[in-house]
Amino acid sequence: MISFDGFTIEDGSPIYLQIILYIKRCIIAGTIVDGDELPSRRVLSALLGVNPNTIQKAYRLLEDEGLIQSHSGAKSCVVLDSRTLQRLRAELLESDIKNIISAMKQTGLEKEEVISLIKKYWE
Amino acid sequence: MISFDGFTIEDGSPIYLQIILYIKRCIIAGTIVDGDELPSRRVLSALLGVNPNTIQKAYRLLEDEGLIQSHSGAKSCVVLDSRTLQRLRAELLESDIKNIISAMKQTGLEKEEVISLIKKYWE
DNA sequence: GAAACCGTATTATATGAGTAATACAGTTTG
DNA sequence: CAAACTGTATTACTCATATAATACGGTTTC
Repeated sequence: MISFDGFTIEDGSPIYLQIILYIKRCIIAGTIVDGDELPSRRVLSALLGVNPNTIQKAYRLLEDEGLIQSHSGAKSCVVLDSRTLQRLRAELLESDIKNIISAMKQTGLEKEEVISLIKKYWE
Repeated sequence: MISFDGFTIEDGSPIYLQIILYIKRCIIAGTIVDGDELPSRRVLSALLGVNPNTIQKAYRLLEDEGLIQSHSGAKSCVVLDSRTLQRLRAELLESDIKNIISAMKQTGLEKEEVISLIKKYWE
């Protein structure tokens, strides 16, 4: 069963997107693997303190993307092959890295300053 | 007059917040300095293709934060001292860096991998 | 001084996000 | 088999974001 221990809802972006992003990052990290069971909509909504519809929206979009399968009655589970995993990895990492680079460039920082900041805050 | 040449509206976060962030980053970068004039609400709304009220909301919040001053009739302009600049710099950089670090950690990357990715994509 | 700007304010509307309360059919589990 | 779960669907409501169309008074500028 997939765990949501390291997950907390934050402001600034829709909850269903935060859930999707969390799951995708866990997939990339290898914390979530092919065949893993997801918590049911009701259980996860109670766990996170949000509405079941919000979970349903996240799961629905994950299913549209082919990352999970739902069987109407049984629990949903993760479906992964190596191509999907590679695509996910490229998508998320590139998008994250490009975002931070564009933000840092706009603030006038040089590559070396960014790297030293990352070293400083990584702990 | 402050330029919005390097600015394009993106999805994912409210437009008025994107405008605020852009101005703050220009202040940190030194592109915007004390006394600079802002484009009028109407002019900027036409330039960006958004509603004047959206610009007004961004400017209003910047004024609440003490970063700009408005004189009812005349154009708004930027008001900066060294303390404010230092505060802004710390706020934005820390927040950006911490975001990327938390995202990278969640995807299971090590510090060295992140640094090498940044070097790769910086061009 | 008048026209053309400026900031400010108001009211109305549309959309998306999130909540809330149900309902129904399929699957597990005892 | 029956109870307790599942996924799925529907309708209604609140709130924030963004748009739209004005209006009023102050400042520049010619």
